[in-house]
Amino acid sequence: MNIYDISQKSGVSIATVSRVLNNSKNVSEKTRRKVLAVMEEEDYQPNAFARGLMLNTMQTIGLLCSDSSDPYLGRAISFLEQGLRGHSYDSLLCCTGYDSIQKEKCTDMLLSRHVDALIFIGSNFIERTDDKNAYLYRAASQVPVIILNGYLKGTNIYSVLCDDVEASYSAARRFFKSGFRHPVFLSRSSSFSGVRKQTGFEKACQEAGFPPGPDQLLQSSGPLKEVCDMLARHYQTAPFDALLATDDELAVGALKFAQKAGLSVPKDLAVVGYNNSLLSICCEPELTSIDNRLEYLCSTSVTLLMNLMAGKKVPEKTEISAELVLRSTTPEHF
Amino acid sequence: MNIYDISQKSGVSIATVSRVLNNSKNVSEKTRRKVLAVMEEEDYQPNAFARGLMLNTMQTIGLLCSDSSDPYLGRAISFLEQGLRGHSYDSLLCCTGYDSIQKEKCTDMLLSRHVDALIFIGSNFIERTDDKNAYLYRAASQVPVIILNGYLKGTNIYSVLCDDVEASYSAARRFFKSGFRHPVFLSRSSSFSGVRKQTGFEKACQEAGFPPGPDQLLQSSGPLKEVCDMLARHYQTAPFDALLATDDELAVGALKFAQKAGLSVPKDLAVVGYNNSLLSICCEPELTSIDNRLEYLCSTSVTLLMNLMAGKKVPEKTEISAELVLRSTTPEHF
DNA sequence: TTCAAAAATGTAAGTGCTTACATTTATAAT
DNA sequence: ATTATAAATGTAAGCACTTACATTTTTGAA
Repeated sequence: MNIYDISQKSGVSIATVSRVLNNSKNVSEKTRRKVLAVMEEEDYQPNAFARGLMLNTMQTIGLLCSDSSDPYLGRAISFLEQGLRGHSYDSLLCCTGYDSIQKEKCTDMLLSRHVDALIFIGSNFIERTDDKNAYLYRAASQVPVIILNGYLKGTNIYSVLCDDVEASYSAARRFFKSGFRHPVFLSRSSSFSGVRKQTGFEKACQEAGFPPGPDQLLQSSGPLKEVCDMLARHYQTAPFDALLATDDELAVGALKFAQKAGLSVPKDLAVVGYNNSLLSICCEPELTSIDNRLEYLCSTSVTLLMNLMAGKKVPEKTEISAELVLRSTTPEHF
Repeated sequence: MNIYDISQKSGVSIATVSRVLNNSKNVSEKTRRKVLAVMEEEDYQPNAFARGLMLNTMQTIGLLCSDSSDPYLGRAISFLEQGLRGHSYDSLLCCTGYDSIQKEKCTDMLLSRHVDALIFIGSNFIERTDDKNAYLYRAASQVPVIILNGYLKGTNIYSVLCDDVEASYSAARRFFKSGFRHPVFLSRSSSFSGVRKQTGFEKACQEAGFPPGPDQLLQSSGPLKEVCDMLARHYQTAPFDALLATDDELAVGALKFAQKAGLSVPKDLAVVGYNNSLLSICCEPELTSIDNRLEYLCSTSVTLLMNLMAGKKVPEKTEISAELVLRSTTPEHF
């Protein structure tokens, strides 16, 4: 069943059918109704390929994330996908993994499908060396590019991110205000957002007169047990009394460590997580966590993209402030 | 840059270029290399639309899930997406939400894009009344349909699911073997897989001589706190000593309840969760959980789909056995 | 060397749609 | 009634590919 069949059955030319399909105004109300009726009757669906071939668009946005099994990214996908559909855009998803070759391949795949724009979800699409980001620049030369939680300078690249520097800074400051003197920063690896979080942490330490050395900047990306063990080893040589983690899972690792070491939380060890995920209310004690307002981040991205594609001018960088959600791993009046 | 340009630059006809593009065998090695070289040089990407128009396929599988922010579904998406890409299929994702109209709309959208097959992720795509499943039958009349974690009889519908009946049965039996006499079953709502899990649970109770009444079959779909409160209320009137939950989050709710009620886990209350998710090792004590081997479920689905599309005969229903992962919420020798 | 069969290549007709341009029909001002 | 103008419709040429069929070239046995 194609446009020609419809035109036959409704006794008009295919051009008129096409016009009805595209809500063109040069169609009389009478014929429009007639054609629409035939379409309804025949359960006609226009061929998306033929359409895309002419219009060079298929109302599709390419979504890239490293791994949707990361709950944070899974949530982002859901928010974005629903938001886009609200504007009648569909989304083509790629879980690239963490390999930079795959990131590039997926980008090319999406571009070869003529997506109308690309949204890179997560800071780990930004590599530290700028030449490795060539694929992002290349993509941006073809379609608008949005980076969620990462900032990259470049034409046609737009960033929507959480003010992680400020959020970490503020959390670390509270440590000092509450009397903790030996806070540590625990991150997974130095990703773009990891670095920003660290910057805020360091700034607060500096201001409080405790400039952080390497002993205060810990890393572990392994499973929970490994995080736990690493902290235990570290605690032997350089004890700490507060910990800011770059995600809730790491923070839970710290909680596990505290329990094994017999430390009382938050008295002996205050812990602040990041993302305010489901984990933060499932662990024991419940975790104080920085909420970077993912849903708002996503809806902002969608709005920005729509404006962008409508030809409006939009800011290159949109920063959103986070929110600290207090629970039981920080003192009463934190 | 199109196929015509390439044919010009390499001094052959567009048919030959197309043959190279499609790995047709009737091309001499010499010309193939020449054409490939030109393509490389010009950074040529074939137009996916034109291709789809002719071939009526775009090497794309439609993926539907109710919500990728559910970690379980997020993981499934990731596994499937990667698996499919391994066979050079891309995936078009729809997070439908839980509304049945949206499920249908998304299905139609994917079909109008001529996806080569559909994978419905999760049992909640199967409604209890069969007429509400019409959209699934309709989809199956156009492309192969795979349902993950759900079974629906119908031509061109293939199911890949975990043997939840057996898994729940086995877990509940262990309760009795370990001396628990008042187990309860906690589920979110009576979804397809929820019902199966319940069936297994009931069977074990029956066999042990404790046929379960409504007091043993609890439901709560709200947030953690609500689950916790519901259990507390229930415990007043009908105390229980073991609990099987249909997912880890619910199980964590039970743990929270136990803690508040001063019950010792697993002595006073044994708890078994489902999905063996990250939660199960983050909570305290760590959760014994049924692992339904999602990764295997997904890879099986992908293989099945590839065989199916290659014209091979595949079973209508593939059942995979689950695995109980023992941790600290069940007795030593469970 | 010849010639039939096989392999390589080319020609041209689709695929289902959009749209510039041409043509017909309706509208309304003279 | 007669036009000029606007609105509605139709015609046909793309869009970037694939592929059946036709043609040319290569291969190797007689």
